[in-house]
Amino acid sequence: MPPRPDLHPGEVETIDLMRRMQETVAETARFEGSIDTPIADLTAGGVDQAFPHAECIVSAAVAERDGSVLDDSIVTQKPAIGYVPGYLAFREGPAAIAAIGGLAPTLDVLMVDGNGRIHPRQAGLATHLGVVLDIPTVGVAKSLLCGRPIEPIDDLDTGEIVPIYADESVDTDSETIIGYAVQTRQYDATDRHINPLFVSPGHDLGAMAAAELTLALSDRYKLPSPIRQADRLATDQAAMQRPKG
DNA sequence: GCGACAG
DNA sequence: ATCTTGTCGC
Repeated sequence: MPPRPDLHPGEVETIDLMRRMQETVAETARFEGSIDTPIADLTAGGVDQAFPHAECIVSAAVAERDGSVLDDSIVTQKPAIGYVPGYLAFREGPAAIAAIGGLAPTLDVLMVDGNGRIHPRQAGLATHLGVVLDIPTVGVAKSLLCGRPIEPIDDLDTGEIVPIYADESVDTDSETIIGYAVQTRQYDATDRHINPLFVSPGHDLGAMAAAELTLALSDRYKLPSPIRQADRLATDQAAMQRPKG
């Protein structure tokens, strides 16, 4: 399907209009399929945001291939709205789209810091970006916004995944697997634990493909490399733009 | 009304 | 997200 500039998250006036746009985004999104390109040949993007202060948002995007950065892009904008749970795309989306637009390579897939299908209307930031840009996207969140793990996720081993089912707060059938808790890294035998990531399909791929890709792109760190690189760029840039140090 | 709530 | 010290593990 084609890109949908008409669903760009910028300049949407009210929460009610945002909610309606998300419903269209969810209807347009495709939560199935997989990435066929071998991991070594895959051009994977990552995008993340940081905030020097309340009136400024920094978005960084990177393109990676087989572990090395091909290109990066950083933009600074003013957020259109404050943080509202469930409407992150309207706060961080415009800056993210601008940053991704600054990348020269064509992305085979984009890893996003936030949810995809794990969202009340199945239209998280990753889904919104995927539909607007028409590229496969994966949502990677550090905490669970909605849905329910089918079993405890307290101390999973590296590589383990646990299905996340829709709950009453999600606009789909309760038996639908909307994502996975993914343990990309774990301490061996100790009293210390690392929490899993909450991975969901953004667009043009299924939940299992999203989880497998996240594991494949995560080596020695908790976050998949493209997101980790983007996070580092955004955080550093925000620190430089911040008053004081 | 109260608590929950991606970043 | 950002504000912050120490602490644990590899």
